[in-house]
Amino acid sequence: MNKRKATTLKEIAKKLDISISTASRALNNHPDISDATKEKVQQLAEKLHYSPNLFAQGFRTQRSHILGVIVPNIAHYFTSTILKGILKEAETKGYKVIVSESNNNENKQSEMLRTMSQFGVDGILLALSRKTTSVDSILNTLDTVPLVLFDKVSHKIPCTQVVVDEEIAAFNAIEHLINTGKKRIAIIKETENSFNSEKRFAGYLRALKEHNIEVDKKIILSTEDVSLYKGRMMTNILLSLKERPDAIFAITDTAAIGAIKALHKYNIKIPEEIAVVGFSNSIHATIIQPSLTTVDQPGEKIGKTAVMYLIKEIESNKNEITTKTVTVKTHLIVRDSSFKV
Amino acid sequence: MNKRKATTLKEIAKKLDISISTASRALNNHPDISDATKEKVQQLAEKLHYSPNLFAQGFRTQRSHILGVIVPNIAHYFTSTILKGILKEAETKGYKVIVSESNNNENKQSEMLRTMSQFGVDGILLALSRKTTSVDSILNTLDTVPLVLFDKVSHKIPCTQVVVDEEIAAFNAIEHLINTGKKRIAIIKETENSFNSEKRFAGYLRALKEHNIEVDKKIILSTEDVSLYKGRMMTNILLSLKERPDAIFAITDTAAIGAIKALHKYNIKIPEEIAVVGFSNSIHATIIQPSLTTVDQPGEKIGKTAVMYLIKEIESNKNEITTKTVTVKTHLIVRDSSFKV
DNA sequence: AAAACCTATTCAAACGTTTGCGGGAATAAT
DNA sequence: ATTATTCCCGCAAACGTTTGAATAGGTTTT
Repeated sequence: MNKRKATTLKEIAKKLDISISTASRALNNHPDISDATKEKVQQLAEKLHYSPNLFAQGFRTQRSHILGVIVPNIAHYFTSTILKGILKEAETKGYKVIVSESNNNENKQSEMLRTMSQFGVDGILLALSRKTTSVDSILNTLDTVPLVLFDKVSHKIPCTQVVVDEEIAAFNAIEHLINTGKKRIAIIKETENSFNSEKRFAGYLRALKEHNIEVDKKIILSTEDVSLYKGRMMTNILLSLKERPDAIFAITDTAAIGAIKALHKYNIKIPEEIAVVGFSNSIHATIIQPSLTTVDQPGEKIGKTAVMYLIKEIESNKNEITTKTVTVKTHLIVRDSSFKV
Repeated sequence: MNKRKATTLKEIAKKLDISISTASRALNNHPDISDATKEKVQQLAEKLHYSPNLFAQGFRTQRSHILGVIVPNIAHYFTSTILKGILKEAETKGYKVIVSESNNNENKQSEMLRTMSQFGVDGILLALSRKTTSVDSILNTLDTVPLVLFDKVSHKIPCTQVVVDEEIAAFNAIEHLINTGKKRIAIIKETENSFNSEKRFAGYLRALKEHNIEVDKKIILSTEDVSLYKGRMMTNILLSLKERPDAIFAITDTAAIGAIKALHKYNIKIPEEIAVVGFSNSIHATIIQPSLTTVDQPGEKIGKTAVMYLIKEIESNKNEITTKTVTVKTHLIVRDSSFKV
């Protein structure tokens, strides 16, 4: 690599026998510059493949045109879908995106927030790591650089948050089960302080209430991590009950798939005996047999809107923190695990 | 956000009544500086949460400590696994990573290479977009900035490349099938100029040859995109043959799953009647029934080694292009679709 | 004809860091 | 005592860009 040095403003200025400042202003379309010289400069710049030295520019303006993204796990399908949306929108708005994984480690998350802000990103997009207990570091970076939360959020942090209509989604899912004649609907959820899980649980409760179905705590199961394995274990528990449920709503697709596997083992007919509904519309949903009814979350849209709000906040350089929750709509995808045609 | 300005070298220097340059050198552990002052400076820097202005630094040194990554599709599981490795290794080496998606669009890929190099990344990691025909733009950026290819590579580009032992992996997969008694092994592969597919095909051929099995072109099927749908279609074709195969090797897990679905439809016993082997060890492999025998590609390791080589190239600022192919080992994971215990 | 006002341009400073060079003080060699 | 050497440190330039202020020339207003 011969690192042929890039053309600079100075060279352009010299060739056209004008000052560096006019060259700069001409390229930035400054009103003070005559159309004639603007034309000249822009043409020469084009010809010499001029592109501003991003460091000099960023150094001068303190704007990097870089967005930082921190997610718990990049290999999670839904997350990568969001990332897709983020990348796309950022690109069209002229921003680059640097991404980091917190691996659900709160300390690492704090560390990353710090290094990103001192790195000079213009804004940060953050999906909270599981069990983020101390929001101090986040509040800290919040008064250094604009930040918007998405997917995994917390109302303890005053900033704009982009989420999915978890409660309504869960409500619709449960109502769908009720409409297919199910009356005893179990739920596999996360333990307490998962924002998403609690919202979905609320939707579950509301649906039961509106349809006058009494809640039975025996079929409300909680677990630390809603994995495939835990999905199996939980349904094993459900199957051991005297009164088995006739449907299972798992807070997560992987848990739902675990449930299906457990039901398979006991040769229980899905959905006739027990229906299963998941949440996320993961890629597995159509792989598993029977195909899984689940809630589709528009990942790309989430990413896109998160970027939109972040950039809006960046470019209106008001120093006030806007705290606003944007909700993106989901929709239920009915497949064989809950209703066969 | 009050944008409380960061502490600068000047402030540290003033407080300690030394010059800016000594402060700088003290922090960079320059031999000219006495241990005493180094100590002083570093302590104060720590106390004031000093962190160098990355722009000024990058501006001065023309080093950004940013790596650029371009992949066809970030939501592809294997890709995101590689990314994981990249992020991890880059972080430990003190680099940030900006990522872009080419969406398998060659023009976009070129565009991204250009903007990344003019953006000032220190190096680029690239997984070629499908059907990259013109390598000109790549050769162009290659003499501006160090570049290493991974996963989707091309020998037309003189640079270090990190790949998987595709040929051996395929060979082992086929040999495994032969060892289980299969004699008529079909392959579902990609059409021509996919580097990966051709390598795997070569392994297939070699395995047959070494075991004195004649190749039958009727059971060698090619397709443009090895999707689930195409996997189904191809196996439908295979099932319509007078002489059906007794095993199917699909170049890709998704196609293998398509094959399994097709076999299910015709109630063909897997693996007794027809065995199936895939490639990639996607997350689906254990979801599908029967679980899929497949080749595990160590994504994280690929990402990690790619970063290692790239950084090595960056930091030894020899201006020569090193062209070297690093091969990462895979291993076959035998599951129910090829061999039941 | 002087004053006021545009218009198009240039000057020069500034952003924070790194680094070649020079120099003073202390120590060692002659 | 003089010279050479070593050890620390400061000076000042430089990187490329943006931008407030100044300026020159030209036009309009009084």
